[in-house]
Amino acid sequence: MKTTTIYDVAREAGVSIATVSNAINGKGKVSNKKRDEILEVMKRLQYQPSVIASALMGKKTYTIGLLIPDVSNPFFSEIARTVEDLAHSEGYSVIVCSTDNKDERVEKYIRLLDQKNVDGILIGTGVGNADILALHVEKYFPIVMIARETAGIAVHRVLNDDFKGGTIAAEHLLEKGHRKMAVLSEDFNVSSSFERVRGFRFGLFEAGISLDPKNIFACESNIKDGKRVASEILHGAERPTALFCCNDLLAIGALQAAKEEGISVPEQLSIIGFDDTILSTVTNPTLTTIAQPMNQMVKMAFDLLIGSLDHTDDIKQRIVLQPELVIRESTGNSPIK
Amino acid sequence: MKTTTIYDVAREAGVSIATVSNAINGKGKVSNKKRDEILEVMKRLQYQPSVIASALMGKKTYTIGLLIPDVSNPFFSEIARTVEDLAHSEGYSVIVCSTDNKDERVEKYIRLLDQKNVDGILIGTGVGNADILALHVEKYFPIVMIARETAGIAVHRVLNDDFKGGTIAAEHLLEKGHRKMAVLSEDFNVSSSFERVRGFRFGLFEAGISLDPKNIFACESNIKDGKRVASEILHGAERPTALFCCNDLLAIGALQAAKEEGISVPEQLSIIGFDDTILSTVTNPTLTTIAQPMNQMVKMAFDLLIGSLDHTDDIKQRIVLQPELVIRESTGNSPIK
DNA sequence: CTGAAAGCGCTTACAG
DNA sequence: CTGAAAGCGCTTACAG
Repeated sequence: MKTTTIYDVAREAGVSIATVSNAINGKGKVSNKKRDEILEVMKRLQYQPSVIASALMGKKTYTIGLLIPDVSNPFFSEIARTVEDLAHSEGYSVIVCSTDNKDERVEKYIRLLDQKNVDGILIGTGVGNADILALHVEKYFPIVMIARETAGIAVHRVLNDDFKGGTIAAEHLLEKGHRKMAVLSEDFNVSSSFERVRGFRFGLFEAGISLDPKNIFACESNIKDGKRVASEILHGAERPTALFCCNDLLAIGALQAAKEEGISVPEQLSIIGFDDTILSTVTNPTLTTIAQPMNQMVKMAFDLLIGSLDHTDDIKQRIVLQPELVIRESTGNSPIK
Repeated sequence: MKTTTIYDVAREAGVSIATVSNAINGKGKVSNKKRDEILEVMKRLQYQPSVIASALMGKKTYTIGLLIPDVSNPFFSEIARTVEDLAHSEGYSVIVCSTDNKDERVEKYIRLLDQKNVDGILIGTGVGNADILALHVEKYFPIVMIARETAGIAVHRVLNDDFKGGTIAAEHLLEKGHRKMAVLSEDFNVSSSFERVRGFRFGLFEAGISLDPKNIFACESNIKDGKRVASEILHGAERPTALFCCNDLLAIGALQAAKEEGISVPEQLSIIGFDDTILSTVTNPTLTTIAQPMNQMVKMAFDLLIGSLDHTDDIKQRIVLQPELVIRESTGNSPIK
């Protein structure tokens, strides 16, 4: 019942607790003989140092926080898994915090993480305008942002080139002969979506096509709203032949709307998503989408975070990674020649 | 930079740290006047008690562990989200641990959680035969199992009636006129799958139909293997008219196999899944499936866990909840009259 | 009602 | 190379 402490192993090994501590941490000088004895006793007693106690002495808690909009969203649950594995391999645990993009949740969670002395936090997008808070917080522990740009706050950031992603989508659709297109975006103040749309428009623009802003629609970021908005578009007077959706959820909504309207994809309508979540492999037709280099992004962000723990790096990096087109079944040639 | 401690508050308020502590925790007697003063100072100094320090004094860490096979699997990510929300509302954080059903990962994680003095752990299925370990661990902190039966270890369990789920699936298919059926199961030593299959067979048995064991196939629990096995079945001499799959992933694999073979679902083949994950709403056709009362299960498990923290309840509960049939598009009348 | 003191399980100078 | 002692930020009897 009672946990065995450093005192138990010290007594058992006939040394002081300081020596046990040194033996464990490889600090100071401990003779090999004593060290081996101590290690042996530790094993015999199944001694595990208390992270709590050593954290109180200013050591790390070996715990990091992960702020994401929603773990149950496949895109973020994949991020969570990657973070977890990286963290685990370095001896860290991760506390998952779903913010629903609500500032008050962000704030509450950060306060909580602060109280628990986490070593650092990874912010995986979606923190509204809590940047101020991040600023406030940065004094306490390092922060690294994944897939999210921030204004006015000096933190490491690992980003996807969203603008480029939008451009790639545009090029793919143009190549298939599409000329009449529409866009399903997330709320325009989500910076990543904003960039994707900008990139998409730029891609069209380069081909001499201008996308009327009235063909860009803002949705809540879920399947249902994607479906609702897509339905409206498909009912409109000038039905587009292709839809660029700022994430897979919206694209799936569009797929469902098309199905409901009896419009076949990709024959009559092409749909392209963004994120390359597991969902895009499961729909029928499967979804052509833009893949962010997720694993790589998370890996770099994690390494930056861990790095920040040991030495405060004065200059903050801003790393931008390139997205990639993943062609599946939901895009095809334009029905209009 | 330096965190403000209870000493700062005490000094500022002109009282002892003991009084501050009492004021915070509502312990002992503190005059209203002093309490208010202290609270005011706390707010002014933005003081936040250190969870670490109080944990060292034997108080709770307000952190729980969640062991699941894989957070990136939609079924479990939904559980994780529910757990997180419940925990958060009670002031707890949750450390997510994906075990991949590997005993060594389970063991490592439990050790880690132990070192970090988590208050308790929720085991959301999939712990192989680490029951021995659970036993070992139960001395340190309470455990509650979700959707998983355990042998020889006294812990609270909140279960889904998997046998019943299998029976419901059988009844649904029988009602649609199916007589030739096959089953895609997870590994047979996964107790929940085992029960589902048993229930399914029982359902058929009651209708006077016996399911030849050679029509029950074990798969790894992922889309790919579901597809592989389903393909084999569909190529077999006696093609069934319906497939019962022990989880949605396998069902999706089956759906893909059917698509590849040009077999239309549900006209020529009915497919029924289990779990009712978001995936089942996204496929085309959407998936008929058996829904576990997930939110309810998680809620009950969480409450039992929190309850165990304050008073060790001697008798461990075993709660069994009922699953429900969710009819979507992937099941239809048997093509064979 | 309030405070001095001991102690939780560690780590870290500092002597020796 | 090793140990005594102080201290991390709290909580909890125990006096008063």
